[in-house]
Amino acid sequence: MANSIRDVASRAQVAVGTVSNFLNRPDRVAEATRKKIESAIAELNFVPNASARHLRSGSSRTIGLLVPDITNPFFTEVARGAGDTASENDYTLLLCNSDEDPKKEERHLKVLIEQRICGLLITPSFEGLAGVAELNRRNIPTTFIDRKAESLEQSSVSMDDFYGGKSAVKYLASLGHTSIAWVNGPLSIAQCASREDGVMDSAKEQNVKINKFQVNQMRSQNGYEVAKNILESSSQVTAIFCANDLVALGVLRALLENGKKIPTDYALIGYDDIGFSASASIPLTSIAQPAYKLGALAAQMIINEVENGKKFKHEQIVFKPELVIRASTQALRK
Amino acid sequence: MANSIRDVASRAQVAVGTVSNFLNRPDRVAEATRKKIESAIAELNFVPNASARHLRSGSSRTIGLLVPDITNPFFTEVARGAGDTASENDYTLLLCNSDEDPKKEERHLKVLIEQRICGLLITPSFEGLAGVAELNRRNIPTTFIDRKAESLEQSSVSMDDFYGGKSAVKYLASLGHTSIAWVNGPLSIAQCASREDGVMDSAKEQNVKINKFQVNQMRSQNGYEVAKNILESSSQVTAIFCANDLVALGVLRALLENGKKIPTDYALIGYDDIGFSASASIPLTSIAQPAYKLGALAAQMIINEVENGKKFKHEQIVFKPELVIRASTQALRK
DNA sequence: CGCCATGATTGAATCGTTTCGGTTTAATTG
DNA sequence: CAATTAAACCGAAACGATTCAATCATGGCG
Repeated sequence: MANSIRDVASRAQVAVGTVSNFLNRPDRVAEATRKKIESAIAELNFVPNASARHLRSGSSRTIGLLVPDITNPFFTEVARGAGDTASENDYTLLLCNSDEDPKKEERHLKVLIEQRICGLLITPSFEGLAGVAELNRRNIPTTFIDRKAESLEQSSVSMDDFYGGKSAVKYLASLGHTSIAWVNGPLSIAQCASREDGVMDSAKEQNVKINKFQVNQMRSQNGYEVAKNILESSSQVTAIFCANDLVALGVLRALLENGKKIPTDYALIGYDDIGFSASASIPLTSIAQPAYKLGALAAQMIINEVENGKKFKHEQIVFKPELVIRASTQALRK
Repeated sequence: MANSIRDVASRAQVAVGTVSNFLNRPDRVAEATRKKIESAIAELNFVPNASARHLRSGSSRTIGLLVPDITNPFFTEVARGAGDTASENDYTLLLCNSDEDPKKEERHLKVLIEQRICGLLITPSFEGLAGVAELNRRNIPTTFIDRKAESLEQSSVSMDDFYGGKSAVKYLASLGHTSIAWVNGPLSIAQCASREDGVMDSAKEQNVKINKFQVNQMRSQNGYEVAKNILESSSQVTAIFCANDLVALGVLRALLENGKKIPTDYALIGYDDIGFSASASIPLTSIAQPAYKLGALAAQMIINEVENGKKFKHEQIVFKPELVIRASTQALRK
């Protein structure tokens, strides 16, 4: 049932080496033999064994993708982009989800090394750098996604979070808002920290007041809970900017439950522009990040690096996020 | 850099076979040699090569999971469940997303065969059965997810869609609704067909009237669009039941935009109970499906089948979905 | 017609493991 | 103390592909 290249060779009456050539450098085999081999393969239903291939050739054509939370639509899109690109280039994508658990991350990294992946795509968490060092020691090319590499020896595809934070506040200011609630995640997450820097920078420029709120995890439920604090806070906030859409959706629900009107009572902005934001009960204004493109480009870059070896030039690509205006924001009525 | 079992052996002063035993049947090697090997492995930073392992042993410890739409939170959860279970049992999960495109599905199946997966988890689409037949011919165990296997030679883990459709209508009837809009996806999808059967069956029992609506794809946008038809239809529908949550969320948005109140003007029920439903602006009543469990159990079953070979008994497991009541439904006010 | 260059084909060696029959060592027994 | 047995260990062969030096055909050219 499991046919080998040898079976094909003997059926087509050629040497195994020729079959291998047919598979890998078809131009080197003559038309006639090509035909013979083709039909032998078809008759035997032969499919090459990737493991044997990899073992002998030394290159695995498998790239690993390690994400912290596959449940977050942002990463789902990243994975889709990376998967499609890998597939188009005849690479296999091995998707691992660490659920933000360092133990799981460790285990996945081990598996990826066992599989001898030729490259790794990873969104490093704060603690996740130990495992990456291990990969480095083994000379496995690694590309960061959504986090800028600090070394020039390392590629990354990330977003300009400072710019994103800044442009949201700038936009709100242009609508006339002067007191804004800023709901951020843990500052230990690089993205959160940068967005906050952008927020504060713009606040100074535009002369608006920022009320900071914190959330431990960036999920909907956390937004729902923190909304109470915003409502109870004495300040007369007129706009709310959340560090991601999940949190914003949670805030939105809490506000509506409390009889608030969006965007009249509060303007609301999220971040990521996940699919659900456009179809929320009140479509959410958001800072869009091209997640699919991030994944696709990162995959393309790691493939280039794998294939071009030493002469590959590492790049740190930074995209600018884009403000997408929807129904959850409008000019402040005096 | 890439150390082999041979390097370990020579450094620990033992034979390669002994190192292999250490790796696979540690009980067979004496305490003293075990220690030597352990430290050799640590010093060399040795990690076994999965490809070589697989090639020689013949069994790959890789299971494939082919889903039609990884963007749908239902499948994301399935994948998470399957991935965790695989991981716990030292299997590797190869996740493939076909985006409901037969071409992509075909290509993924090819890759999975090249990888010589030891088992496949799949949610077969209407057309996707050709590829599965190919897997069968190669004696690769296959387990269906969210679709009952028609053959007793095949395992499956699925949901009782008839029951789900039925219980939603029954519940709405108990609230006093007698005219219900039923928004279904394509009947060519088995799940949709069964749910509709359940709906109609219950309608007859409870003596309520069903207005059928159709949607081509089961995404939020489609729900948003079909809502207009519901509003324009002459009948005095008081409740709306959608074949999945994404569609229901789209309907919800359209209704709110048109000034309708939920649940007073319309009661609304979805299906799947994805995470976003609980945190929608108006939390959605839904028919919950244990997606994570589905994936986890399917993975466990295929692992059992792989490991127990012939003496494995195929099972068709069917879960009953569960009604989860939230704010989007309430008793009809006369 | 012989010589060469070129292109096509061959097949043995190899990748890093597991497997398994054979050998060594140590302990037990009569 | 020789014989027996069991536990550890050894190491060559094999898994299915790729590689590459060597060989074979073919045709062009002087």
